[in-house]
Amino acid sequence: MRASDLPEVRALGLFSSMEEKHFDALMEVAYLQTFPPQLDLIAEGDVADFLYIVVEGSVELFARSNGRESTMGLVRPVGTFILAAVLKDAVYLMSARTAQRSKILLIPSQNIREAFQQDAEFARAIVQELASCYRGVVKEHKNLKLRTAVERLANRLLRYHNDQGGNGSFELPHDKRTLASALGMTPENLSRAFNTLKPYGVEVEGSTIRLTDVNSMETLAKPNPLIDDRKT
Amino acid sequence: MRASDLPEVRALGLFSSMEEKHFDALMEVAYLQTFPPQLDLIAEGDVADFLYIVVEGSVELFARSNGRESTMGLVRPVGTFILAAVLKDAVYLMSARTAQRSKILLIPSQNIREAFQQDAEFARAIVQELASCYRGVVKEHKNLKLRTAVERLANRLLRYHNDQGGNGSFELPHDKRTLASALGMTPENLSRAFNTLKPYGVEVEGSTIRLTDVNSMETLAKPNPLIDDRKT
DNA sequence: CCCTCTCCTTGATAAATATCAAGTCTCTAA
DNA sequence: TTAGAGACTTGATATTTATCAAGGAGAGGG
Repeated sequence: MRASDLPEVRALGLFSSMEEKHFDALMEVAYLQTFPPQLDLIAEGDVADFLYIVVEGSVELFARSNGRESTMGLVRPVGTFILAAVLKDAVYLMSARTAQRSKILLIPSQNIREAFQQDAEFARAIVQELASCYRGVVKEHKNLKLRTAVERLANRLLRYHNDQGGNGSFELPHDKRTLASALGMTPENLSRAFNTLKPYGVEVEGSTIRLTDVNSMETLAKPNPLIDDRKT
Repeated sequence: MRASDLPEVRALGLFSSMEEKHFDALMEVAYLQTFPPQLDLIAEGDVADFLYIVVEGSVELFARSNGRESTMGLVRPVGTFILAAVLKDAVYLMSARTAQRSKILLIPSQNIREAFQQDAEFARAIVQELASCYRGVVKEHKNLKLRTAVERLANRLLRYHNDQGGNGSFELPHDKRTLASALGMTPENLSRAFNTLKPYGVEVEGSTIRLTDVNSMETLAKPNPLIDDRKT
């Protein structure tokens, strides 16, 4: 597989400033594979043999304990997952399965760690990516500890709405079961939370959501850049 | 201030493999200060001017939104906090206040970022530290999403018990109000959770806890290395 | 076209957790 | 020594969330 096959991978923050030869070397040993939906990719507790990069489709990160299961995150193109485990040469803390048919790039952990040593720009990019991931989980954690279920849903809807152009209508990027788990609630409760939001201009039709009164939604949701901004 | 003043800082994972001259340069520009209890050190939203290292005492990390407040973590010697914000040159996502009278080392963010460029060993250590922090929050997040309040308390007690020698008795390292918030519950509920654990051999006397039946506690708590282990 | 499956919704109920209001206890300081 | 403050506890109640059970709607396959 050639680097030129995957310009979007090369453009990833992680790789964009990397020296050509190091990037090529990484791609040399990488695997690009297509997986069917609902396929388990990794299981928590496994040793981190590969860094995963979602090129097409989407991947659900989840965790289990005590017979319970919860969605920890959703990775869409082009995004990486389990970078921390790879860098620490430790076991995965989360499991991952494809949500849709997905094209995924696997890079052996060992090579990632070598590239980190050899390429200072890559090292810097790794740190930036890792710091972003860290801040992402902190925000997720704040979201869960500081907001009620309805507030979490409202803010999530506002985010999706914004991501998809903010023109009053958008599609949920995954099924409601998964959304419920990601928001830390049951599917039944998600249904009820949608009903609670009806007076605030939220219209649900399958996976299409219409927001007819964004102002009133924002009054309720009180979005907070230190929780909701993807960038900072 | 001389490096030799703070052997425990030098011994920190972050600095132990750093070149002497780079470490000295960092210490040259660092401030070592002592703060009284309950003093606000940083506020979420502020720009990250310094990396903080707790040398003595303890620091509570917390976050606010919507009039609510929640403890996000507790840093004891010798530990760092808000490394990610420093590396990204971004605003803090959490606030911090001293829990006790504390001695704290402040290193200007700019110097940390420079040292990262100049010292490959330091860069590697930063990545390890950051990856550990990331995994710490992920575990905290799993803890909150996959366990009930009583289970969280039980596991926390087992951890403290273990940390302090595992001889059947230990001290809570902070007041119960803070513990409650850290575990994601109200103080009232923490009280009740302690009562729920009484039949499992948990005896509370102020901040002294006695575990008279660790087996039965472990049966209830079902500790999970992928949530509870500090190391991995 | 209809069956069946899955996903989602709804209603009824139960469990977990939060809130409000006293109370108790302990520590400190006058 | 005692008053007061702060931290914790307890009880009563409200709210939030989960669970259980059932039904409906839509998609895909025969």
